[in-house]
Amino acid sequence: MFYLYVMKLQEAKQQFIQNWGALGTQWGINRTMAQIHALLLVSADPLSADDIMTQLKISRGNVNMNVRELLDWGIVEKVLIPGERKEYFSAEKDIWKVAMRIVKERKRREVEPILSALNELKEVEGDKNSKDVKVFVDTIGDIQKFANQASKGVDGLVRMDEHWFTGTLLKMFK
Amino acid sequence: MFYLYVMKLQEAKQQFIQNWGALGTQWGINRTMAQIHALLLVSADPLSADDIMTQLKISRGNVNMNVRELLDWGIVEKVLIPGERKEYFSAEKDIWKVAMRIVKERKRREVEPILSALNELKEVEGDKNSKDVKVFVDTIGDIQKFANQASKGVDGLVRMDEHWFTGTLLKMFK
DNA sequence: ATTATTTTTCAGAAAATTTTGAAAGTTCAA
DNA sequence: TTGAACTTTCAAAATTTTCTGAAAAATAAT
Repeated sequence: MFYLYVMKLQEAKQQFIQNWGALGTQWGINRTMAQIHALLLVSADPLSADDIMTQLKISRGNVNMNVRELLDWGIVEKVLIPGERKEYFSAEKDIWKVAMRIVKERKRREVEPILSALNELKEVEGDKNSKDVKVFVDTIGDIQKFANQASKGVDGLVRMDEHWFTGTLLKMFK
Repeated sequence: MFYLYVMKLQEAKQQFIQNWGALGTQWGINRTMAQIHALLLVSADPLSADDIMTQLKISRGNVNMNVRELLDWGIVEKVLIPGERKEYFSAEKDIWKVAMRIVKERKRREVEPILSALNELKEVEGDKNSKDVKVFVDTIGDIQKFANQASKGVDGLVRMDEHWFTGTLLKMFK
C-alpha cells in the first residue's frame, strides 16, 4: 500500500518534470535547466547536486552548470544545512515571483541590448522621400516605441509587485 | 552618391535582420524564420521566394519551410501580383498586431496543452498529510491558477484589441 | 497533351547546442 | 600539512536542430 502511493507520486513528478522541460525548450530555455527547476519546485526539501544527478540521471557537470544558471536567474537558492558539507538547492515556490523574475531578467538581458542596437539604426542616411528608407525608418521606430512601452509596463508591474502586489493580487490567484 | 546611400540602407537592414534573428533564437524561434520576418518587415514591397533566397543567402527549401511557418503564425501573408506567376510575401507592419498574434498563438499552441496535461497531475493518490504530496499538489495547483489567470488576461487583451485597441491605444505608441 | 515555371518535400549533411566525465580546483577537518 | 569531500571547468562526444539541394509534385501557359 505504501509502495503504491510512492509510485504514483513519483510518476506524477516525473510527468511534470518532462512537461516542464518540453515547455522550456519551446521558450528558448534548455531542457535540463527547466527539468531541474521543475524537480526543485515539487520537492518538499532542498536537494543536493547528487540528488539531482540521481533523480534526473544526468552528469555532475550538467547539474553544476544548470544550477548555476538557475541561481543567476534568481529563481533557485543555495541552502546551507548546518553540519552538512554539501550544498543544497531549493526553488522559489511563489509562482508569481518566479514569473516576475523571469520577465524582468529577460527584459534586462535580451530586450534592452537589442533596443539599444536598434537606436543606432535610426540614423540611416539617404533620401527621406525614398519609399525604402521611409519604410525602414518607420518600422524600426515603431518597434522601438512598442518595446519601450512594453518595457515600461514591465517595470511598472515589478515596482508594484515590490509594494503590495504579492500580498494583494496574488490572493486572486489562490 | 547614390551608391553610398544604397549601401547604408542595405547595411542597416542587414544589421536589423541579424539582431532580429539572434533575439528570435533566444526566444525559441528559429533564426531563419526570424530573419525572414525581419527582412519582410523592412521591405517596402512584397518579396518572392527567390528574393528571400538571394538576400539572406539561404536555400529554396529553407525559405519555403520558414515562410510557411510565418504564414501559419498569421504574421506574413501571400500577395498575388496580377500577371505574375510567382507568389510574393509581405509582413504585417503593425507591430501591435504582430505582438498580439504571437502571444495568442503561443498561448494556444504551447500553454494550453501543458495546462491540460497539468490537470491530470492533480489526482495524485496518497496521504494528503504527507509533506511531499502536499507540496506537489500545491505547486501544480498554483501553477494552474497562475496560468489560467494569465491566459484570461491574454484573452481579454485580444478581445479588447479587436474592438478599439488598435485604433485608440496604438496611437499611444506612435 | 506537352512543356515551362514554380512550389513542396525530405533524406542526408552541416551546424548549433547540450552533455559527459575526468582532471583541476576548493574547502575544511584533523 | 595532508587528504577526504565536494565543486568547478572544459575538451571532446552525443544529441538535437536546422539547412541544403535535387527530385517530385503541382500549376499554368502553349
